[in-house]
Amino acid sequence: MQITRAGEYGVLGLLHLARRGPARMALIDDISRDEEIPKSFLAKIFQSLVKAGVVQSYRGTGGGFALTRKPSDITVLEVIEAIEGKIALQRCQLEVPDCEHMEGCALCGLFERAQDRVRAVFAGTTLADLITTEATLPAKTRHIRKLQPAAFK
Amino acid sequence: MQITRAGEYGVLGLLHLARRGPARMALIDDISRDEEIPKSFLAKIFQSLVKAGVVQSYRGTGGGFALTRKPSDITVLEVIEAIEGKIALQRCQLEVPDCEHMEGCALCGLFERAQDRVRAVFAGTTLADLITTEATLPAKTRHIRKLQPAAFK
DNA sequence: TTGATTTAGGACTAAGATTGTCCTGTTGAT
DNA sequence: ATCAACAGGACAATCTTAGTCCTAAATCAA
Repeated sequence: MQITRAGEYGVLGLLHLARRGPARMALIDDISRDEEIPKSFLAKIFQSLVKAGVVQSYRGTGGGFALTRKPSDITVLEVIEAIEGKIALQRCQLEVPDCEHMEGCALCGLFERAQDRVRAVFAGTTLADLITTEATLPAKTRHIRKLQPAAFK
Repeated sequence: MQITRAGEYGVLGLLHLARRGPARMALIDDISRDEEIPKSFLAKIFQSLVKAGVVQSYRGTGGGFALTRKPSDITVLEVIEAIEGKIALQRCQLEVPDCEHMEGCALCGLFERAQDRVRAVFAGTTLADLITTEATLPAKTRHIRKLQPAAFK
């Protein structure tokens, strides 16, 4: 399963929240504008993140979304799998395997090993890690367009 | 990019050829029957493998396909990428990158690392390796349904 | 040389996934 | 009550996957 835009947008949205510092809220509207992600699509994605317990939502005036944990406690794997379901490099590896072959076949085993590597990379990277990396990149090449998103009103 | 059936079928088809031993030919018809792969789809897949130089085709009566190299010299990466194009875990990593962000962003870098791991796993596994692994699996769980494909006529 | 066999290649199609949009709730603050 | 903001479902456009089908080209054999 390829990492889709949904997963990518989810990570970008959370990075936006993480950059705001602890317990700061952001509106879907603001995140969507600053990160250039279609608003209604991002709203849908954040629903998954709320269900997964990565962010908490607050409705009504003064509401928005906030991280439930420190950025250093949120892995990219968790975020992506909350949005896309378990990463599966091939149909053998789906939660409900779609494979005519018996378990344990040589090719399925290979796919499994490759997939484990991918998951390990994502499991070993937190939102905080990404932010640290960003800081070491030349400004023009950063993923983030606005380092100072509009202040919480 | 997820490994599609085309890639999977390609590897299975080549494994079939590899199991026949050196310089033994097989017809699309036979491979397709023995491996339970739709014939016209497999034919299309093998066209890519011919172009990539992994197999050679012979037309006419007594024709078919044969490997151009030893199974131990053909990696799974080569096969899959011949069929599907370069493995790209995300649109940032496509041959023609489809990504609004500048090069070198933290998230794209992460995707690249994950992708490199996948490619390394596939690059480190040859058709011969898969056949060796098969032999260590209990017979009922093998990918292969017929260890003795119809003899070359 | 005629015909049977086998791959080559392009056009086409059905089904499913992705990437959204839109509308109607529901919740909370003032 | 009313406004602000998220929740959730239905819907739709586009793209990808997973094929099919048909005609052509190459090869061999009678």
